Amino acid sequence: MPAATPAATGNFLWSLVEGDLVSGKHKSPVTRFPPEPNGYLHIGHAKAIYINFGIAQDFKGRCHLRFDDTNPVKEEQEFIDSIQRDVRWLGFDWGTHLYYASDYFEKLYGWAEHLISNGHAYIDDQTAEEISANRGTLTAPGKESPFRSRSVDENLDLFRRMRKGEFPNGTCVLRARIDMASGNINLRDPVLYRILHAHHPRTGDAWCIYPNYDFAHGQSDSIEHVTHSLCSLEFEDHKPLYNWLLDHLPVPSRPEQTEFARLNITYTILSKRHLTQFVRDKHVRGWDDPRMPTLAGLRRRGVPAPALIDFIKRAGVARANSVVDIAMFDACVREYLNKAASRYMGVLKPLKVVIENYPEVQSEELDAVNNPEDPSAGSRKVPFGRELYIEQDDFMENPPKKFFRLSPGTEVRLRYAYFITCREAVKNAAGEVVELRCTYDPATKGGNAPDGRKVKATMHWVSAAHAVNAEVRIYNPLFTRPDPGADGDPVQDLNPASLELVEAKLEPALATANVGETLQFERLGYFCRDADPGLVFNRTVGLRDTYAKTQ
RNA sequence: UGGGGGAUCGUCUAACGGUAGGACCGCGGACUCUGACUCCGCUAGUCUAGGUUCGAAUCCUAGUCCCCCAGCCA
Repeated sequence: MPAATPAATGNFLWSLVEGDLVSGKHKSPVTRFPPEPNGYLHIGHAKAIYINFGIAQDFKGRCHLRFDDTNPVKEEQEFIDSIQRDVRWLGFDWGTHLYYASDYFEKLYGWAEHLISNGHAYIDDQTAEEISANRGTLTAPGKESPFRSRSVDENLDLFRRMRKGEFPNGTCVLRARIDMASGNINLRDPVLYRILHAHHPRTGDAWCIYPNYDFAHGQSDSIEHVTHSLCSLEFEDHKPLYNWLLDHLPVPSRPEQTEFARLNITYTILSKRHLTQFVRDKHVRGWDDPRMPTLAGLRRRGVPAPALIDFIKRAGVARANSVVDIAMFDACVREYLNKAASRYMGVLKPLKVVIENYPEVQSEELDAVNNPEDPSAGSRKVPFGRELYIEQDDFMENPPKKFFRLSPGTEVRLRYAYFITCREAVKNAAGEVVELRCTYDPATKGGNAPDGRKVKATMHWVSAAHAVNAEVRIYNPLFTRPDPGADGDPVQDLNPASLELVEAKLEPALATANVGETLQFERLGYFCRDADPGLVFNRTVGLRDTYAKTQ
């Protein structure tokens, strides 16, 4: 009996593991996260990571990080490195349990000979096209290979010569001898080994034959004594083969595969093939482009790992295919950041304001609260002067009924500063408002009127003389529709306005912001300093804006 | 009339024969030196048709719709 099992989380995988512990089937769970190092991890992987590492954590077991590196033509060291970085960033730790399927190549090779020796596998000389043609269709059975009944000795000899490198790519393959008429196509004599004269990131040129997924995965699980092999739904049809191999090999343990639905999100593509394409064809600026759903991209955008995990939890784990609204993700990010992020003021679309009754040469420093949600965050000084910038959207010459902000003759509060009243809007030749002439009430210093009068709006601002310039990158959804690719190629659904660059004016404290720390620009959203040279901020997510919605 | 899965508010998800609940979205309202946050309220669901049962989202039968599989990818 396990000492203590955590409260049920309400999803079937946790219940499954808990049940196996309670029944005594296992003493503690062993799971694994098994990415192929052929790309960067994305938010879909975060779900698999959360499930596998989360179960290990909650039930006091362990989770292995295992690279499923059985296809050298697609895999690179860069991806091996980035995957480890990203899993750590999410807050998980595999301890000493870092493994590679390639660690088991010798063992797997031996098991392949074992299968051959028992008549359960054979070398097929058919071409890839012939194998495909003879596999049959979804409704028609396949045809047995003419090489299917070779002798054990001949098969063994051929397999050893495959390993020695006597044959070029594609000459022949090792196949399991199962059932060419099976309704499950994975059981129609699946290919187990293929010839690949390719350099492997870890084993180099030691091998020229490589096991495929099916021949590597279950056995690797068994070698590592994995108890629960949790994978996504599309592997469901592989389970009979997974079990067949465990049945026919002298494996050290008996792992059990269970499948869950992978994560889908509106306005998002989570197919490695397409993500690779976006990077390769420069539709984005790299794997860590903040518009990408990669963990590297989300991190660079300023999304905190705990918010990401929270989202994964809220989206839930089930066996039904679903598409989660990206709004739920945004909500998780905002909820976390509202508590955690320090507040600053920055103006994205500056409109000059001159306080006519404020002395030309004067300036002063005003106290501003760093985080109203967190008193321990303290306060800072913000410089104020005669010339300021406010947001263009905060002024309207002819305001509609519910517009609370600045317009000719109205009074508003500049946050932490003074009440100001707009006296005049100065226009250029084109008739555009380029400057506001205002007056301030010195008695309202700090933001409150001694006479108790109220204003309907409080606006952010920066002092023109003290402002620092910054490039702010505003990210919009990468796609124009919630189901990109539904009509074919997702490239045609790419949002041409997914990146907006603005030259912003920021309060001076922001000049020394830390790269990677997400901050709030009051009334605008959350922003994170980029590592690019100069002062560059990425918008993580905007604040909710119920006023904009009424427009 | 190949095999394997799945259907619960608009979207995710809970319920394990006993009051269909939560979150997100949306819509109201209160509060507010962020039109943010917070708080309160509202809207809204068991794929269909039968059956078993005192009682069905849950069990049975028959349908319907959706997803996955025909790589020497994973």
